[in-house]
Amino acid sequence: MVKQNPEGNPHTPDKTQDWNGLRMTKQRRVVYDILLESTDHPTAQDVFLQTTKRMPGISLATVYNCLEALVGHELVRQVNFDREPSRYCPNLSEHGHFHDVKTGRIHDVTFKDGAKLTDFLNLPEGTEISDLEITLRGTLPS
Amino acid sequence: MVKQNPEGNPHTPDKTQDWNGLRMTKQRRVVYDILLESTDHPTAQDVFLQTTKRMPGISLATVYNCLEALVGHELVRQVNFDREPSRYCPNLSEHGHFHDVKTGRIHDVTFKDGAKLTDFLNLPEGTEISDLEITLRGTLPS
DNA sequence: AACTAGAATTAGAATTATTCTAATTAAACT
DNA sequence: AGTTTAATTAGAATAATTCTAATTCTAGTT
Ligand SMILES: [Mn+2]
Ligand SMILES: [Mn+2]
Ligand SMILES: [Zn+2]
Ligand SMILES: [Zn+2]
Repeated sequence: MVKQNPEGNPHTPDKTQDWNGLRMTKQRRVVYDILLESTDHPTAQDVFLQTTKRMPGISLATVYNCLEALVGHELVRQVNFDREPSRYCPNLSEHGHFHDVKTGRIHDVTFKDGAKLTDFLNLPEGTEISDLEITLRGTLPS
Repeated sequence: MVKQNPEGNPHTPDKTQDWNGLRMTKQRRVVYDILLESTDHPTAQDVFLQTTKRMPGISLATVYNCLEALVGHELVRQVNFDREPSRYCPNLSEHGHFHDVKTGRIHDVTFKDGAKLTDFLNLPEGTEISDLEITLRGTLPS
């Protein structure tokens, strides 16, 4: 049974937030915060470098564990480009990724609303899509 | 200067075929043939197992080298699913990949013709797309 | 406040796909 | 045939990620 902390006692952690069932530890909190503040889809290594500033002594293994936990509980998303190290994305709305080869930056790309994928792809009637991934490479207008 | 082999001398190799500038060695030929015959997007390991039947003694390093050469010369395509081992695809026409989670098989998915990606994605005016990747996961109708 | 059981963190070892190295072999050209 | 260049090979190296086993923390209970 989870305590509700109604008096706001500063020594009992806040459980009002919904972390999709994930226990939000100090380390996970830091990793999560860094991802929420990030805009460039950082790698585990990138995240580790940031966390280490706010929480010296945190281990790389823990950063990997935290990222796995956050992904598993759908608080962040894991994004892969070819065989490069995985990147992590705090944007939970459905979107694709554009890799700008000029700048090296990765940008979120939203889908036009009303646009259905079935208008675009030849899929057998009755196909169930559980997951969609769209990745683009190119250059943005300068 | 490349000899043209007009007399069909069996000791001089055939240079009439266009391999996109790639010298087609015995090993590359075998790897390429296996990919052309394949229908399931095999991994390097899969390809190695096949090649080894037709050409015992071929090394895994060579299979990797051949695959890299074939990809580099755009005779086959490298396909990645998350962090799984790379797979290779002989289908050069523009298409996406559907990973059927029931069977584990990977199927090619063609785009409806006339459908433009710009109708589907919110991209800034003037964006240059050099490469597009679409990956789906789900189940096909049984 | 101590007690306990489960979960999280940690350092470092292990794993695995892939790439690199250096030696050998094969092909192409003169 | 001789020379040059590229390809193949076995095995070592690499690098991202996962695993292991020990320790520490947390939440719930007495
Ligand atoms: Mn970065
Ligand atoms: Mn296979
Ligand atoms: Zn994103
Ligand atoms: Zn394909």
